[in-house]
Amino acid sequence: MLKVNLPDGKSLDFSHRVRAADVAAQIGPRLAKATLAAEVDGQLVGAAELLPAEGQVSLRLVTAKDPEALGLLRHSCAHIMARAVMRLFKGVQLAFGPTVAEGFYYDFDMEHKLSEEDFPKIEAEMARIVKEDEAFERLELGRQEAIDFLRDLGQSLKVEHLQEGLSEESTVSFYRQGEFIDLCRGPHVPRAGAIGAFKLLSVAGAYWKGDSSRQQLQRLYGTAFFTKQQLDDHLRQLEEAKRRDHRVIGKQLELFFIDPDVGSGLVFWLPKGAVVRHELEGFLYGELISRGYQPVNTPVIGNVRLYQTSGHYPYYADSQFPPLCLHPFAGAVQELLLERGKGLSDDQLVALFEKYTTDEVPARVRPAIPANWGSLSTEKKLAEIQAWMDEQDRYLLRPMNCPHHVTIYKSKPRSYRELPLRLAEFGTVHRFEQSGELNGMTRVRGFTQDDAHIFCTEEQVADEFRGCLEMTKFVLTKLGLSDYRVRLGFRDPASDKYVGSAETWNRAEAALEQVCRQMDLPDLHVEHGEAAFYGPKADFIVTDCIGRPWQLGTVQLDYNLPSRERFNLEYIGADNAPHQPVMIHRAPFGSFERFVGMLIEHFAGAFPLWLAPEQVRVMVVSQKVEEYGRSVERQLIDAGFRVTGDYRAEKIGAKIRDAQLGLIPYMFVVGGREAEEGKVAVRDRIAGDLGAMPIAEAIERLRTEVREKTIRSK
RNA sequence: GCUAGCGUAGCUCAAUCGGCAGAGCAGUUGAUUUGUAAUCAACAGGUUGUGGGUUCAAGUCCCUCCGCUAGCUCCA
Repeated sequence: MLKVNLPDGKSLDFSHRVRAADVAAQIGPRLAKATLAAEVDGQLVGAAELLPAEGQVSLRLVTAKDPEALGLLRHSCAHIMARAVMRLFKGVQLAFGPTVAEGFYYDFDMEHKLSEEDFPKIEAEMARIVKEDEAFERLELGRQEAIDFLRDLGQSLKVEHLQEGLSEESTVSFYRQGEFIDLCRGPHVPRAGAIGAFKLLSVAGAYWKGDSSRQQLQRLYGTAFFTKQQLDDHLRQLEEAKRRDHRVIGKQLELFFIDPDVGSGLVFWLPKGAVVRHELEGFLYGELISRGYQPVNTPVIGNVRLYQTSGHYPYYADSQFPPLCLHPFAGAVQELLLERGKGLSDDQLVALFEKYTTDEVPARVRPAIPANWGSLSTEKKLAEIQAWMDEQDRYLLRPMNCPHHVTIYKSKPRSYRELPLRLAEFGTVHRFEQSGELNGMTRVRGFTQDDAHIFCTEEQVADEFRGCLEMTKFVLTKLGLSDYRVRLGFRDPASDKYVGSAETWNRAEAALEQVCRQMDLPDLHVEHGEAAFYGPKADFIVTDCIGRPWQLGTVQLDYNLPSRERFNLEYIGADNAPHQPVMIHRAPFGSFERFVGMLIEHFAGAFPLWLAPEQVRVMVVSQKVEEYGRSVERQLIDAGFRVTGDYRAEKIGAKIRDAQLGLIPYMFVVGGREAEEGKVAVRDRIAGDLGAMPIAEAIERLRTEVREKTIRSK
């Protein structure tokens, strides 16, 4: 006897073994048809799975209307795609085929190199499978049984996964559909026919189990929906995202460019892009001052020793531009030391170094070695090489601003009366990002952070941290980015990449979490393994107007850099004894490059008036009124607007079209009538013709809009 | 860095099977003097990313390097 409690409070009793589908059938035939799965005591199970024989369960039927449904559908579609691929190609090894936010993928190991040309073929095969509408059938096997079974099928990746990843499980489930059978947790939709519309999107490489030291598989991406309409909407959304691509708009509107001859990932801000950046800088600068920050400027390179002290070098050696070396051989020796152990043996390293010490090398640049060099062991020689290296002057393009701000802190004794000390700098940093990571302005090798470091006492941490979060909230909201979530990044206790004691980490994480909880931040949640290597952080993940997430601002707590092992920072407390301050790193925008890249896409290039590179275009109806047009332009310039005049011998329609396409917020059209009355005909880019008004009135209208940083969108 | 795809005029793109590198927009010049999203005409614009190879002949086929795109890995 099983008692099934339904969400509406009713319950049904069954004396025989039933499945969710039977429960649905009991309620009504239409519901039975619509039922895809069920949530039983919080667990999602397939509609065809047997429920327990005894006791009671709470059960909610899942239909296409429920949020889980799309995931089920896509997971099933991934199976169907894999089935199609296996039908069309030989020797396909299955890896994983999960759902992702916008669809699903399946990883394959196979001889044939998949390309987009294969998509129509695969899609046709998938359509055939969907049309056949076969059921997904679940079966369970004991672990060893399953391993033997998969071995017989020749699915060695699945065997490996079962042995490595699922070694805890005593039984595992499979899903069968026709000739296709796959190790899978499930559940699935009951039948293939539930899939209303699907499309393959792209193919790319992906490492087996996400490990870059393992083999690379082929990952086929697709998406699926219940209806064709939903799929079309989704594809339209993708088109919209493409239309907003900041790389395309940035080129069209001449905001920025990247010249491969200068270097990939190095951004040139063109005049129009620079305006946007400078306006943002001015906005932030004002906020910094009113919030008690002190702007500073520091060098963009620094001695490597500084970054050795901070711990950034050589921890991030692979993602930094190699240091500039004053000694002609230092760069080469440095490379050798970095290659050590990575295919370069110690003996080889020593042999290569010794080439620099022979008589053939001019004495002036010959590295000094001890007289007894020949009698030294490899180990001793290596120590000597390292010692020689440490003596060399090497300068790193700074990958971070903090060591320089720390240097300012250390430049004189500090008293508790000076704290909190808030040092701010729009600091340019360089990081050697992997070539495959570079992307327009959003992932670059040189960028400027809206950075600041706060040095404070332990007691001030909570207030300062809150102040940082508030400032970030404020500036994002002012830009119309009010849809965001906050991610608390804590350390992954299993990893050894973090510096500092567990005790320090616990203290920092607890302090951070407490402040965030008090602040009522939207969608706050903790993610382990997302911390910086020196401390926990709060990241702002902003959703733009078409729903895409962007990781932007960050506030990070740091008990490490001030520590004895690092920079050994101190201040003299009220008790006349030295104490260690705490550091907070924070950047509300993150970097100007990334932030402006995001803004371009968010606004689709149509910036609000205060940010628009060109705010007003004055255009004359005929060249006969050019003189009046120029006087209007002059008045606008004098009023502080960014304005250009269009005095070409073109028709007014053509001038308007050019300004509309240039996304210029306002057009002031002047002809004979306006010239006579001292007016301008104001045309709003969004609303169109607003009619003629006195120049002073038009200027006041725009001034208000700039002052209030009004955001109007279309 | 890895896998795959792609590099043709400032931009967007065309060029059949390997057979004379082309169009629109932008630009320049001239005409036109215009009232709310494109006036007309002429001109100019190229070492087809780089270096090599195959061929009577290469934008097209092969190799190298560089860059870009998607994804993976990374992200202080």
